[in-house]
Amino acid sequence: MSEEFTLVWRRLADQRRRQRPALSIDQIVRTAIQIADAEGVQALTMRRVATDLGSGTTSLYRYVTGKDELLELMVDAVHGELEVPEQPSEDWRVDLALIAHRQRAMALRHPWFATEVGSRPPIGPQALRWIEFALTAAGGVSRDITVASALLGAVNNYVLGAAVNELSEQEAQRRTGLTEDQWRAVVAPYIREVVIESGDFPEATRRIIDAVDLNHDEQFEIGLQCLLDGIAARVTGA
Amino acid sequence: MSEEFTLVWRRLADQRRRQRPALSIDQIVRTAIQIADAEGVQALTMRRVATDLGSGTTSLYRYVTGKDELLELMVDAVHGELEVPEQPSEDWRVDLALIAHRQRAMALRHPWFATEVGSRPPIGPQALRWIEFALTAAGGVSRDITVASALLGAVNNYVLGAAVNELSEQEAQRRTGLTEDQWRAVVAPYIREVVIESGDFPEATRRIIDAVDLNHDEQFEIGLQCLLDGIAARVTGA
DNA sequence: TACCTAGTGGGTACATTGTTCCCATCAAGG
DNA sequence: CCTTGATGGGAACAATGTACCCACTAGGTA
Repeated sequence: MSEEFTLVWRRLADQRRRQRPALSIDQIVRTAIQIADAEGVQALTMRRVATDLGSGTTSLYRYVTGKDELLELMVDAVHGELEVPEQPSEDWRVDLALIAHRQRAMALRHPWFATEVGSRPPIGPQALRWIEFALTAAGGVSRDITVASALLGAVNNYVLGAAVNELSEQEAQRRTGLTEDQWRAVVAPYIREVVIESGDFPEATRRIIDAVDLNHDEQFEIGLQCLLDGIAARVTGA
Repeated sequence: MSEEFTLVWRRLADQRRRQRPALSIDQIVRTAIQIADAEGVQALTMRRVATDLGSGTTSLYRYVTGKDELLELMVDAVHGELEVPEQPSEDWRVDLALIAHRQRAMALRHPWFATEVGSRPPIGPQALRWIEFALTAAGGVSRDITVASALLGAVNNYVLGAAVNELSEQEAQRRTGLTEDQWRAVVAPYIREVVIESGDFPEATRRIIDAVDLNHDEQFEIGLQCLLDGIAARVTGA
């Protein structure tokens, strides 16, 4: 693999037209995304994709070199859902918030995305399209592209981490095959005993008992506003 | 699985003493972590763990219900590396920074952690130990535990996302079996042609050509300080 | 028109994995 | 000494990714 390795995106470009193709890469990627969204990456098998497309399993290998490449294409494809405004507003803060919210929504729509992007740097055409817009928006923060890029990266980090954390419980349920109720019925007593009743974790106990339970949206918004505040301070200050 | 499902942590507790056990859960988990650290999760197979331990493959199932549970134990085990100070300092900002840095260092030491935690909420004993400290430190930010917890969560999001993003390139190399040099030799020309020479992505081009290349540490620090600034503003303001 | 060639679909088969089943072994208690 | 239950681990199976191979077909060529 190390010798003749080429990026998918290269091969997509000089893809000669095929004679009466029965499938298309787009179709395959779309089907794969549907499966992974609905049933988790663990349910994403080549046979399954083929079955859903009504084709033979190994026919897929005419379009995609393997499952790995399929996942790479999926990661880029969902970037295509990120709608890019014609131009950034005049308020960088509004723009960065919009970027954060759209990225988060996308990551939550595709629960496999946040983990899969962890080994697939998004450099496909759709990702580039989005990055270009994000950098344009970040240009409103600072004319210094180094600063702008670093701060955009910070927002990106926050959004991705928030998605990973938010999804972890849901994905744990999927992995174990438990419903949300069953999950709670297993975890709650454990937490009560080990955390609360043991007395070993007073702060965690306080957190569980006294804290208002913010939903994920509120929680996300608080952190995001903090980060944007910090960015604002750094920019106006310098 | 849905009927007789119990958390690992339960079973760890009422683990009856075994007669002349040849292995131990700790030993198995440690070995698994070593393999995953050195060669990636893809190299982590039950047979491999057994081989490294000089035992039969299926003997592992006397200690662990399956690979999934092993990964759960691994995720908790690495939390054990997070050294907890006897008590938080008087400066919450120092404490949160320390938390962020230690968590990041741990995530980078174990490249599989950030993605695996995405489907395994850390509720094991080692994770609880760390969370307790983190909440104590966050108590310095605000007496309101709801606020403190939300802001700590923001830091946590940022750190995790930073790790995922930072590791993505390295993990891509591992997945493709390319060295760092080979990887660059493949990606660089692609970026040059598609991003720079195409003229389609002026901001991205500016980013690549004009921006000073910050290393990951610097990049992390900038975002972290922004976030802490934002937290500080929110707390003193309110 | 007849034929050739390269691209295409897809079945078969194999290696690798997680995991279940089963049996031999062995420590400890009666 | 014998019984019992726990333990190590081999054999075997199901699921999966994928290489290999063959049949078929469209479109150009003689």
